[in-house]
Order: sequence, then C-alpha cells, then structure tokens
Amino acid sequence: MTIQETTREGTGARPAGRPRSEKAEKAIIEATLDLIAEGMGVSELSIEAIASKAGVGKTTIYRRWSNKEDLVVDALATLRAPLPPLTGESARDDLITLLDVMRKESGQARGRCVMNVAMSEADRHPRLMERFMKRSVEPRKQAMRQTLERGVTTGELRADLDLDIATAMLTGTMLHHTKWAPAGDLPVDLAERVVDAVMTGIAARD
Amino acid sequence: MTIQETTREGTGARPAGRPRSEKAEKAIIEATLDLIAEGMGVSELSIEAIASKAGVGKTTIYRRWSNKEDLVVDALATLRAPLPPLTGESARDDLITLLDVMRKESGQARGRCVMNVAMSEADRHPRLMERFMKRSVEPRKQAMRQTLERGVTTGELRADLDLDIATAMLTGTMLHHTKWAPAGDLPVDLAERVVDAVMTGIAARD
DNA sequence: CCGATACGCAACGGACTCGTTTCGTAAAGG
DNA sequence: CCTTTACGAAACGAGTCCGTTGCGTATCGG
Repeated sequence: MTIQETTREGTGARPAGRPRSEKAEKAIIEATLDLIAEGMGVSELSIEAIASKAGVGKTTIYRRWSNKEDLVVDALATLRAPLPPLTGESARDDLITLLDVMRKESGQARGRCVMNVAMSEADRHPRLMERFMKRSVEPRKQAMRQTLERGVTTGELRADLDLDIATAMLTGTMLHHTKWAPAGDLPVDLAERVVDAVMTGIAARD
Repeated sequence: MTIQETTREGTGARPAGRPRSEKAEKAIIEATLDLIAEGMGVSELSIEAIASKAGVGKTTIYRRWSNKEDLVVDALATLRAPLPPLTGESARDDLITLLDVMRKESGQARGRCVMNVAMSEADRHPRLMERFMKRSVEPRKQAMRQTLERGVTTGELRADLDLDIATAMLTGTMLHHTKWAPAGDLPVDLAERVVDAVMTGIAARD
C-alpha cells in the first residue's frame, strides 16, 4: 500500500498538481526486484541503489514509501504467481502441476530471490515475512492441502495420510532440489518424478 | 586456516615474542557465531561488531584473518557436528538417527544460523559456500547415501531407488519443517514420522 | 496564465564501517 | 635487561548510506 493510496483513502477527490508517474512507480518496483534477484538481502538493499537503478530520484521513492520494508513488501507482492488451474481429476496430476510451478520459478532469478528472502530473512524481519506469507504462500498451501484431501476421499491417497508431513515431503523435496541441485535448470520431469517417488515411498514392497 | 598457521607452515621453529592468545582466538570465533546466530547475514557482519563483542581489538582479528570471508569459514568449520554413530543394522533406524540430528540442530540458534547462511548466501559468496559445503555438508550426504545403498542391498529399500530423490525427500522434508513449522521446538518423534512417511509413501496401497 | 504538486538531480550533516596506524602495555625468549 | 611480538584502545581518512532539503523543470486543474 503506497502512501498515495493511503492519503487519498475515502475521498474520491483528485489532488491538485502534477500526478504521480506510474512509470516511476513501476521502475522502482522493478529495480527493487532486480536487486533482490541479483542476490541482495533486504538489509543490504539501499534506497540509493534502487533509485539509481530505476533512474529515479530518492525523493520519488520516499514520497511513496516511508521505509524500505514497505517497499519490499509491495515489490514482493507483485510477484504473486497465479495458481495454475487444477483439473481435480487426479491427485497425482494436480500435485505434479503444483510442484512444477516451483520448478519453473526456480529457473527464474525472480523466483529464486523470493525463496532466498523468504528463507533467510524470516528471523530478521518477522513482520515483513508474516505479511508476505499471508499474501503469497498461503494460497498455494491451501491448494495443495485441498488436493491432498480430495485424493484421500477418492481413495487415491492413503486414508491415514498426515497432511502436514505429506505437504512437507512434496514441497520440501522440491525445495531441496532448487537450493542444492547442481547448477543449471532442473530436469523438466522433476515434478513428476518427485510426486511418484513421494507417492510410492522408498521402502521395498512386502 | 589462520594466518598464523600459514606462516609457520613447515618450520617447527617457535617465533620470538609474545605468543598469540588462544583465548582471544576462541572469543573471536564465538562472537562471530553468536552474531550470525542472532540473525546476521555474512554481509552485515562487521569486524568492528565482532571485535567489540569478543572484547578484542580489531588488530587482533586482522592479524589472524585477512578478510571477513576467511574468518566466517573458520567459524562455521568449528560447528562441524560429529556424525552420529550408525548401527548399520536397519536402514530405517539409521535414517532416523541422521534426520534427528537435523531436528536437534534446528532447535539451537547455532544450527539455525548455519542453515540460514548456507541457504541464503550461496549465491552471494559461492567460494565461501563451496569450502563450507565440502567441509561440513558432504560427510553427512555421504553417510545418508551409504545408508540408502545398504538398505537397497539388504532389501529393506526398493531395488530401483533413485538415490538423489530419496535424499531430497528425507532432508527436504526435515528442511521444510525446520524453516516453516510453527514456532517452537519440533516434536521429538518428527524424524521417525518423516522416515516412516517417506518409506511408506502417500499413495493408497492397491 | 497560476498555483499546486511531482519530477530528477545534487548536496547536506550524521552515522556507520572499512582497513590501517599509532600508542602504551603485556608476555615470551635470549 | 633487552628484543621481539601480541595485546587492547583509540584515532585516522575514505567510503557508503541514511533521510532531508533546495533547485530548476515538467505537468496537471482551474
């Protein structure tokens, strides 16, 4: 939420004078994301670097956001990837679809940056992360949960399934790959292989 | 490796003058780890803060390490947790033992700090991480791999097991919990539940 | 055209960190 | 005792970033 939106709240009146440049606004957000994507931590981000990269005066930033945290929250919020459409026909297919979003995102600097920030800055900026999680992570978590529950009711998945551990197995396995796999893109069939492995388990059949 | 060790290399000669204080050395390492454990990123660490917390002059630090990166590598290296003894009797038991190390570590600020640094600074300080990984992560990875391989040969685990994905499932699931579980310590039986879930899989039996 | 506001730019004082140097003192060997 | 090296403390010049201010210009409504 920008200061602009805040101060105009309620009144439909258009303020006098030159209106704010939407182009500048976008440039600031983009520059912020680019810097984070380049490996910057939130604490290392400098308003001056953002302004410089965005081709914008610092004034223009401070006029919109009163501090770095607000800017970062707004910037990360623009990354909300839309949930992929789920057919609901097969839990396996839907899980693959959900996990494949993670694989695709991990190939983009933008996606990696979100993960990095989410993982490493949670301790340092708890309020920031709380807001971000609620906006961006929670919907996906819900989608996976529903998919798992549906799989249980259809009999495709174990009746005694522990939803928390199942979620952790699926997303955690992908997470492990995105963070520690040898450099380069992940294999295109990774999500499928992971889902099958998680479904089947590693124990030998009796 | 400290400068001291480097310069004395080979010669068994004791140098003249006052010897370096081992107490100061330890205090510096401890202060570094404490600061990281408090949520500091490597880039935010300041030599001055370390010196102050350690009750030591900056000179004493620069005399031993020529830059921050070397100091951090040495500090993290002292955290090498010894591998737990593995019985080799049961793959399940050994896997639980291995994963339980992760659970215990995640309850300590020290353990969390290592994870945070490893996850978030890999992009920014690739050489640092390469060194750290080789020293601290590789041994555990090997132990898990051997445990899995042994499980396959004994018939306890699937013959067609994909070692990479199996490793990712086990450590990734724990990772997911340590980073995103609700605050507080992880349940004591988490490792056991994870191993059983990974072994069994989530699919319904035919 | 006028007042109001936003723009990019440059500069400010203050705070912090860097890596180095200087100081007086402490602890070892010869 | 004397040399050598390490110690903690303090100060250094250089650099970065902070959040703010002033400047001349651009763009809106009236």
